[in-house]
Amino acid sequence: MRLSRYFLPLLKENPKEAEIVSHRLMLRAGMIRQQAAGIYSMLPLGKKVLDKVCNIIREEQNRAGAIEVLMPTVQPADLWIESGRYNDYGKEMLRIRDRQDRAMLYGPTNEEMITDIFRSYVKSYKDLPLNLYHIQWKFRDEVRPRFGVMRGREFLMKDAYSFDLDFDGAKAAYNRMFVAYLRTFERCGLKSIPMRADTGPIGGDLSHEFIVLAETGESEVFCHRDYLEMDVPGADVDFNDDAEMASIVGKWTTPYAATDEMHDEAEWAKTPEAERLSARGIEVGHIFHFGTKYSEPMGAAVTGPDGKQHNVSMGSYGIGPTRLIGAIIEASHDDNGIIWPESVAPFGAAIVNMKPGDAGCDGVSEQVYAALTNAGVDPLLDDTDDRAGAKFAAMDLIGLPWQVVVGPRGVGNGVVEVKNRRTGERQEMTPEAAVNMIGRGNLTA
RNA sequence: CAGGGUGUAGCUCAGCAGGUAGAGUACCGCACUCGGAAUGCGGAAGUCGCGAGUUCGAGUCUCGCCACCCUGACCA
Repeated sequence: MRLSRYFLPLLKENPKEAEIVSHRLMLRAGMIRQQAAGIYSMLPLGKKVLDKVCNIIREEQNRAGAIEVLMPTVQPADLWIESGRYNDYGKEMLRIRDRQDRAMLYGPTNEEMITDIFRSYVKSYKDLPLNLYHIQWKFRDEVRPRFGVMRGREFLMKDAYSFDLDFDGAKAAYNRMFVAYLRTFERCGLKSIPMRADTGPIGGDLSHEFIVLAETGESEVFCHRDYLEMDVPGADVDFNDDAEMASIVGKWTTPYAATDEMHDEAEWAKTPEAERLSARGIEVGHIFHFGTKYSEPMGAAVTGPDGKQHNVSMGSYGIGPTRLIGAIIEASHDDNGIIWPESVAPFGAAIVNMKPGDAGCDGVSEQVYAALTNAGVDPLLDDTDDRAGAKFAAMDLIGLPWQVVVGPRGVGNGVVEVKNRRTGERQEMTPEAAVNMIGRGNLTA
């Protein structure tokens, strides 16, 4: 992409409504535009990051055996009346009447609808386990939206729903999602820590929040330092191996970890003082087993091997991709702007042509641009005639992992300057070497 | 939802002894060809959130409404 033909509305000054870093930087980097309290448009740069995040989520859900569907944003109230939540949900639910005066709603979540889909088709235990997910916009009319996309009213959410014959099956399904989440957040460049979450009236221990550590986090968290060094399962992990899944989950749930709501001073005291880490965190995912809470009232049952009807045992697994973007920025930025992990960077590299119109600079810029494009890096070429300072500041702000600076000085000597956004390190090399280095993606950004 | 605050140019803000609106920046044009957001000159740009009221006259005072932000209780 050529910057001169792109749509990247950068803001030089901080919009006053934005308090926290991620909100400020997303506005300044031209990623989002607020349309109403808690409701945002995704501008091109934001959309690119969102797509990358969603693809990582999608790949890991698929790897773990979940199957993608897409349910609508607008739902009929009937299903919710059936589950009993139509009245319970309160003002957070955006209720709508259509032209026939039918009661509709903008979905805040999809348990009812997915249960309806399931019960309509699945009748046998042989079709289990089943895990269906979608990535769709949700609306919750929050009393107080804030922090930009971190706490919007309309937000994108990946929610998966598992269906199993019994608790053991549901637990295995839960474990698969648990491991998928570890991998997902790792791939987004985040250090996530699963923490026991409140299971409410359901009880049990099958509910975890995945928390990303960030100084600006919304909640206070307490955990063992060991989490910082734990290995995340590789891509070769076998999701069909229930024992292996259980063992990974076991490893990741043994050391102490809790948010302030679940914090237990007595348990915490058992962790040696030096091993304790108390910090702030951002919840980026939540997995939850809820058994027959919906399958029972809605009649989602299958015939078991015993020939009897069994209400399926369910769980739901959420990740907020829009919120995740905010969390990534909170966890990865400096005074000059965003520092994208390579996996979610909107463009793989910036090429800064210091002197558009100069035959030498134009030639080298185009050459590097073509080569990086061929290498699959998806570069952004700054071919505008802004002043140098403005160009550098803009590129630092949008935080692409690499900047290839093509200036008349270097071009005369047959070199370009490559800057690593994260480390700030700059080195001169030939254009070919630069393309090689970035194209191979062998430098950890 | 309770408490507090703010709405003036795209953005950040000034103007408040009531007299009909200003700066920086961004934008457009010309010159400048420039290595860290501050090159010069010129230009365009505002129903002063909306509606009433007081007044000869309201961005400025009064009342009502709306929007947005912050603090708290609640959530991916």
